[in-house]
Amino acid sequence: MAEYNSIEKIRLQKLDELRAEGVEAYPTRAKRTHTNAQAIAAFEAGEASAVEVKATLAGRIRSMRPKGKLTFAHIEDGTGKVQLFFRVNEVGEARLEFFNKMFDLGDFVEVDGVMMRTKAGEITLHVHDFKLLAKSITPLPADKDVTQEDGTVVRYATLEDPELRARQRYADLAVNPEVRETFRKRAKLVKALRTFLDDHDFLEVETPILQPLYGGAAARPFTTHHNELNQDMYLRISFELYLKRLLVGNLERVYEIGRDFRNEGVSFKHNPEFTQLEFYWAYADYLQVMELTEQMVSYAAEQVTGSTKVQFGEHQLEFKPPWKRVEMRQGILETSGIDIAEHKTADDLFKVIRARHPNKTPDPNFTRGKMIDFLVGEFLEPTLIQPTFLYNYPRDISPLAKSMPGDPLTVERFEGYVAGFELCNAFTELNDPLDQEQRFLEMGRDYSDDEEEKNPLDEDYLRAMRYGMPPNGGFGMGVDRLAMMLLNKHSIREVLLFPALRKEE
RNA sequence: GGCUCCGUAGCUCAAUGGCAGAGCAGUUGACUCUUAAUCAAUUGGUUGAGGGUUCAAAUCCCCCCGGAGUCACCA
Repeated sequence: MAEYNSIEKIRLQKLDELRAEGVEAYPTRAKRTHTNAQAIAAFEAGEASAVEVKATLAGRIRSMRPKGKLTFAHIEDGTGKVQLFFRVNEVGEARLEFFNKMFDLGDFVEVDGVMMRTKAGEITLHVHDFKLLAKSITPLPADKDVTQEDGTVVRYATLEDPELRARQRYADLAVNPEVRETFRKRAKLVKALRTFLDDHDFLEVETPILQPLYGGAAARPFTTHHNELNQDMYLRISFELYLKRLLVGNLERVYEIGRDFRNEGVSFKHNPEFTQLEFYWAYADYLQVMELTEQMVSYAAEQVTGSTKVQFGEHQLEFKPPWKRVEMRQGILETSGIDIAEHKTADDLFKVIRARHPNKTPDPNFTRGKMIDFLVGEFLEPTLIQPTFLYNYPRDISPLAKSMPGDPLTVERFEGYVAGFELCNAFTELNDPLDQEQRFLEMGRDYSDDEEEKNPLDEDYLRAMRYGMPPNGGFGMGVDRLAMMLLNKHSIREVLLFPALRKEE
């Protein structure tokens, strides 16, 4: 049972009074002839020729200024705010008093009248009749917008607490219009990615979220149980193995945009469920994927922000192709002074890192690949601000990527980095079933004592590969992270409507 | 999970051991072009929960809950 505060108690009392007077507080239907934006546009269009614009508007009351026998108010709908002007001349004294007393900030109303311009110059609906559409019990966080003379809007005391904003996103959206704008732009981003891939003949598919076996990434899964089948199931950690099965089935270009689930830490760039985009492209290699990637991301940037140049914090990012390309060995050499090609075992690599950088030493138990990854993270990654492809990765941390011809320790893989953190990951996909089986077994050996990194052997996937898989390039990208970059948000929570939070007590 | 910081009225914030306050919102009244309307009066608190120290705790200590930052983790 809810406990009500003093404001809520008063509003519940008003609700009783309304019902006693026979007023329906939550009528079933509303009618409106214009959105707020349409009404303003219609008035502006007809203003010079003095065309009368009648309009029925609907929206939430955001401000009220009763002034004796006049009342000014603003309502807000999905398109913005419009001022309302009530006079006793039209609505009568009793109805005006009824409005002033019984209507509150946050209530939804339907208002009927004629568009006009006030003496102060604001386009306003001159109200002739009004009706309650939905009574608000809980007060929205108080806020006031003041438009300065130079046109800038100053916001006074609105909802700012990041916990409340995320937990009660409905209230955040209701009072912070820029938050609504963020999520409109996020939708534009996802749509742009779809349009781009559709236009490049990729087929959008949907693969299982609930899987008997997880794979395609190194992450701890969420586990659940199917009662009737009496078996444990996992929420997917990637789409990779299912999408590549489709290449075996002669679907040559496939993609999926959907949710991945990883049972790991939560941070400004990690949420336990996040939106992933993956595509697989038969007869292409990682270099072609690189070119498609820079085109796709720059297209998305342009659709969302209107430009390929995007401000992110203190950096202006330029997404226009071609992006900078850094070969991993070269990049590590330049930033750390270590040539990984001269150190072919994990032990060798550990010793040279310890000798050159005694303050930045990796775990001595790391594999060679993880040592290299450590060097990237410590030295190279922070330097990759402008969109950059880092390419040619160590084989042992890339069990699904194809080796470079003539270099068994290195695979044809790249990651896209922007603003110092990882945006996407792609490679020329391994399509040799025997090599793949060997890699799975090696992963099992290398990480046998590490529950989190164990890659379960997917026999069905190997069976699919044995039918024959065309050579192909594959790609994966965190859509939330791209949204952060394009929208200049520095926490993943700002681009998720309902980020993961602990249960409220 | 480690460390640091935060939690006070519906919202934004004061009060640092000595009577829990302000602005906005709310309530009552005045006001026929206001827009942070104005003016007058006024309501609202288990200071996140529990325990302790003290004559006295929002303030100091312990523990729990929630959050933020940071590190670890995250091919």
